[in-house]
Amino acid sequence: MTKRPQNMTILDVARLSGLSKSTVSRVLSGAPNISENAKKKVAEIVAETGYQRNEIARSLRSGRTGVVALVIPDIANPFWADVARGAQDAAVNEGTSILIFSSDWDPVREKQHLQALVKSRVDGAIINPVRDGLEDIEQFNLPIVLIGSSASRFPDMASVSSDIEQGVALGLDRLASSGLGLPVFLVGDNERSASERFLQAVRRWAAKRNVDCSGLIVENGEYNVDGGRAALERILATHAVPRAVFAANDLMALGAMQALRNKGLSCPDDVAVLGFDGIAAGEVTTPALTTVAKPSRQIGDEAFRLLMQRIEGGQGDRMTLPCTLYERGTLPARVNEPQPALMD
Amino acid sequence: MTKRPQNMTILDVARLSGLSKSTVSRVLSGAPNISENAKKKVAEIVAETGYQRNEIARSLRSGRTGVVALVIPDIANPFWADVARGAQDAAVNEGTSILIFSSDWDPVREKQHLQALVKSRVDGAIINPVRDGLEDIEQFNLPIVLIGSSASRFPDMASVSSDIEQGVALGLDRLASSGLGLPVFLVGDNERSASERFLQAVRRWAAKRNVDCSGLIVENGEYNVDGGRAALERILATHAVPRAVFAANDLMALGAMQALRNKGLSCPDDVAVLGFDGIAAGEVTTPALTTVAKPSRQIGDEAFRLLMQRIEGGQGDRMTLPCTLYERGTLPARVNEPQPALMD
DNA sequence: CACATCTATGGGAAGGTTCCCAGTCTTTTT
DNA sequence: AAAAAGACTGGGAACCTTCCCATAGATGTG
Repeated sequence: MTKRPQNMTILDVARLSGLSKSTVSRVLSGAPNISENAKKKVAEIVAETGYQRNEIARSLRSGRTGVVALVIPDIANPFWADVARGAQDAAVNEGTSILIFSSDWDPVREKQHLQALVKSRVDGAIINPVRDGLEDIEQFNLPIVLIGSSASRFPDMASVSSDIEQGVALGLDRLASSGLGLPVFLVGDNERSASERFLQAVRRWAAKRNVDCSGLIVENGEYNVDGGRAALERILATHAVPRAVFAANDLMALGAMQALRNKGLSCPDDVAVLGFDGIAAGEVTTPALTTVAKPSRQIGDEAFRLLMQRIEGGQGDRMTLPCTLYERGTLPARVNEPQPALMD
Repeated sequence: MTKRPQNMTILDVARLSGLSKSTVSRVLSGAPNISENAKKKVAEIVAETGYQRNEIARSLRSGRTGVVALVIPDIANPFWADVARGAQDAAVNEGTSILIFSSDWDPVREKQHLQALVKSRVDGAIINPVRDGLEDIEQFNLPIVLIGSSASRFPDMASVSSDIEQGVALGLDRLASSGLGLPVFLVGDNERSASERFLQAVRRWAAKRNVDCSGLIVENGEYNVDGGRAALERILATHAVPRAVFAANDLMALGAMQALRNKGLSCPDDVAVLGFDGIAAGEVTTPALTTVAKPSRQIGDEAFRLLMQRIEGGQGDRMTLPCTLYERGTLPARVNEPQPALMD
């Protein structure tokens, strides 16, 4: 068991191996034009002494830290945890570490995080901006990849997002195939822009399908289970019982299911429920939640790759990933033929 | 809008303010014995130029990075995400950032992470060791706080864990109060030591209550929903239908509920199910999962505090946090008076 | 043979901060 | 009045690496 000497430096390795610090440094960072002998000698000493490069000194000189930041609204939200997991898995292969910041939907806190992140000199950042106007985001001259729906507000920046329009169409087509009309909609408070995009996609779908959507019923709520329950309860109190509910995220959809149960309404027989996210918790309810799934891990994974490209000086473009339908138990069976795919 | 000059250093601030770099440094780090004039002057220049200290250079000289690591099995597991959230919230107030590593229950990957973590010179680490024998953990002379059940294996290290014995007793007493006998047990594969501690707590409870536990039925499974379902299915295939199931974690409990539903057994009427963790997903099932909740956020929070103490040179002791019962719908009503609390 | 090119190495500087020590000036103590 | 203590400031060294430039020998080319 070699003990880890605290104050070993590259100079000690140089001395012990009879080489110069420059050569040792080159061996350690895999530079070309090194003799076999030097490589062997250094490897030997390193194995013997357990020397480890001081990453901080390295960063100071080279300007790179090997750390990237991930700024998301809430790590305790399963969707974001999945995104984080995807990024993490991609990062570990590159020897990069991930600094995670939860902004808790709080613009002030997000701002603090952004500053902390610049201060700690990360190599780049993957950000889901909660603030509707994060105008100064371009001011940080730092490689950044945006994730989530706000990406569209910054057309010049690299981004990875799920295809909301396609996902919404997928969900609405599925509802239509069960012979249900336009559902009522539950959307989150926290991301005004995300909600707008969602509803915009709904209107666009309606236009294409020649469905009248003038009387759209939309209720806002907090982006969690309780928020979804409360939102649907408000609808039930003021409107006729709808045939279907489409929530802009799974947590709210789960809340909607609770609201139905509390009212003694059966799902899917009385009211169908459709979610949007694809979180694991949707599998364990009774019935299990049918939902339009975003490719959460893949978003994290691709965002990380794109970020690495940008850090290495590449351009890094905009990426839109398709959603898929997790067909489970909260929708009645199909009665119609599925509509043929639309051409744009 | 002040632009962020790239190459401003403390020397520039010194020059512009007519002070020496030493004095500027002292002002910036809030050292004592500075004239009001110097403070004002520096504040002025900083405000004017938007100068930010280079944290890397700072770290190199001072040896502290303002970053701590959190090593957990899986960030996508809601329990661990909650722990992370607790630690994160505590950290943000101290101006500390958190580097999150998911080991994915893989000892090899954990080892990699531990090395990465030492290399990146974090100030300390909060670790839930997955390896049963992480013997060399003490070798890192780095402030460490252990979380989770393996803490007991390292009696000399600071740790925060939930009181498994108390939690198990809480659950078993609750089952007893519904007139149910000893349940069958579902435990996870991944953490052998955790499972052992859980079963040990069961036996200890049985001894105190004079309950015969010689014929304990225990099934192992993967630490997730599918694992729990499969484990209970194996029991159902080989034994009489039990009156109650006690899973060592919530995900497996949710799986158990699925297994029951698939068999056409009603919960809680035919079989009661009790979980252990207190994750949010347990609220949305039908019926909602009754469970012994660990104080997950608080664990993260206290672990972070303890770590800060240790980093500042303090001792940092061992902390055990009590579990609470989330009384929901998967247990039948109580029929007996609750047993009086035991004295140890 | 003279010259250019390539390979392998070494030494000094730089990166931006904090820490230590010394020094000045003012205030308190004996 | 002299000495000691305190308040405040400045300069050099240190932290540990990588980067740049110079050098020496080996190899190739006309």
